[in-house]
Parts: sequence; structure tokens; C-alpha cells
Amino acid sequence: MNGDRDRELIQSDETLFAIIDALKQSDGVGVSQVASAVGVSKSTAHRHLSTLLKHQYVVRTASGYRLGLRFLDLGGHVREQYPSFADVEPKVTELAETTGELAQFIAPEHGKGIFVFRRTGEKAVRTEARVGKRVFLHHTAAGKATLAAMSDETVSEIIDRWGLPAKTDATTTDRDALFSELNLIRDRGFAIDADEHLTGLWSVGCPVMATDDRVLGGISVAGPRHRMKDAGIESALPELLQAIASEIELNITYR
Amino acid sequence: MNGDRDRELIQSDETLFAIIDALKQSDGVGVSQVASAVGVSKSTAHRHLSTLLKHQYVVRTASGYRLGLRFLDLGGHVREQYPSFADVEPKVTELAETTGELAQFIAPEHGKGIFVFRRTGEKAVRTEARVGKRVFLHHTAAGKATLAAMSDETVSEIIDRWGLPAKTDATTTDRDALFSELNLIRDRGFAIDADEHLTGLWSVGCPVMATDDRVLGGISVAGPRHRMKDAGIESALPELLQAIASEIELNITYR
DNA sequence: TTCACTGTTCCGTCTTGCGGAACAAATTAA
DNA sequence: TTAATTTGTTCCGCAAGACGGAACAGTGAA
Repeated sequence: MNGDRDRELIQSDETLFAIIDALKQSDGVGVSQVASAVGVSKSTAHRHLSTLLKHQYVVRTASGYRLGLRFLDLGGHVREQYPSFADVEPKVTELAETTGELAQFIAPEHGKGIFVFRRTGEKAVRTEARVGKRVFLHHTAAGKATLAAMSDETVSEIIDRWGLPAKTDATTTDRDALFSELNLIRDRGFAIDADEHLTGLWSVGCPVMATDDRVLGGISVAGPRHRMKDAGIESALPELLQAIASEIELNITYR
Repeated sequence: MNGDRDRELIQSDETLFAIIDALKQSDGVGVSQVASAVGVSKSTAHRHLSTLLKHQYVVRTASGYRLGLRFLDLGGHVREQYPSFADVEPKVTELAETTGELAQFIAPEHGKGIFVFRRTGEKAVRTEARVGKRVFLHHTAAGKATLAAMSDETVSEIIDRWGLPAKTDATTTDRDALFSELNLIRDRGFAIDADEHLTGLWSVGCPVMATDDRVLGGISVAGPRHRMKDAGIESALPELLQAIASEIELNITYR
């Protein structure tokens, strides 16, 4: 098919990933459905699934194959293997309890943002995001704060790779507009997202730096517009966030 | 090597899993180290790693390859795909806050127990376990409660598969002793783990049933021996646990 | 019962994953 | 600085083995 520069990849792995993706799309599917979804023969799908089953990456239920809890193990391991994250988690909890709203920590990877920690306070809104979810960095306050902590060159590479798609009407989709917003964020030290991710949801975010002066990710608080305004989205909340970010950075440095 | 009954498996997948495992063992390794750890040539390791990288399952850092946060995504997805788990999480939190101790929920899979939810209360001990960790079911109170909710036949299969290794001096390692203990648990409705998982750590667990009368997993509270005794490990705590388990089951039924 | 659908096993073909070697790039030694 | 050693990457030829298709075996519905 595309016969020249895939010599450096392994096609069996790619079909394996396609199968994992198919299982992720719809839980409880049979061999035949997987085969047709991925575009391989039944026997191929069957062999891949048997291998996955042997290594306990999937389980068989009455309704078919599903991804197994082994992925929870790998996910937990990955989160634990970044030593700095251990200092972030309690602070996210503290932030959620202090504000009563939704507190989150997003880490950048492959140019996107991944929700690493999420804690809901008393009155926090229930959004659909869950730990591990990948979002565009320019869609959230924590993500924009993270971008602002990177060099323009790095940000450019990210934009080239993923573009600047809109999520709501308020999302920044213009390259120059984003860069000037990032400069503003660099000046004042925090980012604001007003309806840019979900309409009605506002959030404040600020970056958390690692010891090597590279950005670890962004921490944020999110809530409905009126409550965020009342809580001081331009002054009190940013100060609280920056204080917490500093504490995290200190803990990382002197751990 | 073992040349007859591996026709139903895919060896590329197996080396892929071996590579993932090698990456899990030690963070930040290079192509050569991976190759020698897994026992394949450099070129093979390189191609697998390139494929993993393309699909964002790994990241490259200065120190080498590491597993990426994509596994956090899959882990979160898996936990979310079991609809009943959504009813379990808040109750684990409630349990941790009420008791101030460590509350956990373990689900069985492939004959082992996986920590699905973990919440630490105010005075909770800090153990090494993390979400996703796999443990022998007979090592914990929640696990034994889960076993007790299964048929003897199923339990037998699990013992045949994994054995009954000891974790501490107090671990039940005898098959008959375990079965009679399971009968006791079935009678009184809860399981106790006294030093069987970690010396000094006691816990109470009870099963949580799904609507189809199969066991969903076990919920437990753990703490240091003296505090657990004071809190009524034989009466007050089991009652609390059973109440919470019933609430979960009701929520699942009428969701 | 038959039918239509599953999941599983077998087999022959030829794709393609494999190791080894050559190369390039980076790090260390001298 | 150069030399030496180790790293990551690319190329190539071969045969291991992944592939699709067909035959088989369960399972449930009509």
C-alpha cells in the first residue's frame, strides 16, 4: 500500500493499537465486530485479542471483549513515575477544598494537555472531563498557562502539529491573537479562560515549574461564571493559585 | 522454541508487551538497554519504540524513553466504562471521611484484585499501594470478602492459577483454612485482615454485589491495629461498611 | 428442525518482522 | 584537540510468522 517509509514501524503493533482503540470506542464487542471495525480478518483479530487476553490487557465478558483494569495499573504507574507529581496531588486537593470549586492539574505531552489530577470541591460543577483526558492546550486556562511558560518556538511547533481548533465561540483560534495572549499571561503570571472550553464555565490557571526551569504543567480552578467573578477571578483567585504553585515548586525543590 | 501452540498468538505483540514492561520497570531507558532487557536486537526494539512513539504511548526525554500519560487516559477510560464504579467512588470518599482512615475499593479481574478507588482520611496511614496495583485476593480484607462472594469452584480456579503465597507471617496460605475462613465471612458478612497484608495494618472489608448477583468487588477500611480495635473492628466498622455497601447496591439498582 | 450468526482452528502464501552490519551521532577518554 | 566507545538510526537479505480465507464448531432465534 504505502510502501516506502513504514519500514521503521511495525504493522502488527499498529493493528494492535487499532484494536485497543476499537475496544475503547465501544465496550463489549466480539471478534467479528472488532475485525470489521479495524479492517482485518477475523483470524487476525482473534489472534491479537488472544494475545491481549493472555497478558491480561483485556477481559472477556458475556457481551464480548473489553479493555481490562491492567490499564489502570499502567496509568497509575505512569502518574507515579513523575516524581514531582506526588507534590502536586495534595495541593490540588487543598485548592478544591479551599475554593469549593473544581481544581485540576494539566501536564503537557506531545503538544496536548492531559488531566493528571482532578478534585471537586463542595459546590463544584460536574464536567465530563476525567483523569487522562487529552485536550488542546489552548482550550483551558491551565493549558494556556502551560503554553505561556514555553518558548515561542515550542508553541509554534505545537500549533503546527495540532492547529487551533475552536471548542466554543470564545476559543482563541487565531495564531497571532494567541501569541499576544500568551505574552499577557507571561506578564501577569496567570491565564483566564472565559467560556473558551465550555460555555458558562470560567477558570483561572497558572503554570507550575520544575527545577530545571521547564514547565511541569498548569494548575487551575474552574466554576460557573458568576461564582468565579464573585470569587475574584482577576485578583484573589490568581493570588491563591500562584501561592499554591509556589508551594508546589518549593516542595519539589527541597524534597 | 516452544513451537506448537503459539500459532494462536502474535509474537510481535508479545515483544511489544515485553518492551512496555521493561519501560515500566525502569523509567528513562534507551534503545540499547531496552533491546538487551527484552532480548531482541536493537533494530527490533527501535522499530517497536518508534511505533509506540508515533501513537503517543511513550515519550522521549533526555534520559530515554518512558511510558506516556496516554496510559492514564486508557486507565481512566477503563474505570469509567464499568458503569457501576461511578456509584462506588463517592462512597469510598464518604467512608474515608467518616472514619478518617484509608478506604479502598478492590475489583477482581483475572483472579487478582485491583485497587480501583483509594481515599485517605485525616489520620490515614500511608501505604505503598496505588490505584491500579494488583494484589492477591487472599491478602486483603476486601479481597477475601470478594472471594467469599464467589462460588467455591471459582475460588478453586483462582487458587489453582495463582496459588496462595504469603505476604506476611499472618497470611492464610492453606487452602482448607482459606475455605473455612470464607465460610465464616459468608456467615457474618464481612472479612477481617489482621497483619495479613502488612504487619501492623488491620482492615475490615465487605463485598459489593452487582445487579446480576455477581460480585463487583470489595470495599474496605484499613488502619493501624490499635485504632482499628478502638473503632470496633468486629462490630461498629463492619456495620458501617455493610451500610455503605447496601447504599452502593441500591444506587446501582435504581440508577 | 433450519438458518444465521458467532468464535475457533487449520493451512498455504508471501508479507514483513527479524538480526546483523554499516552508518551516524553523541559522549567519554586520553 | 583526537581517539575510542557507546549510543541511535538506516539498510538489506532471509525465513519466520502474520495474514486472509475456508472449514469447523457452538449458540441463539425463528
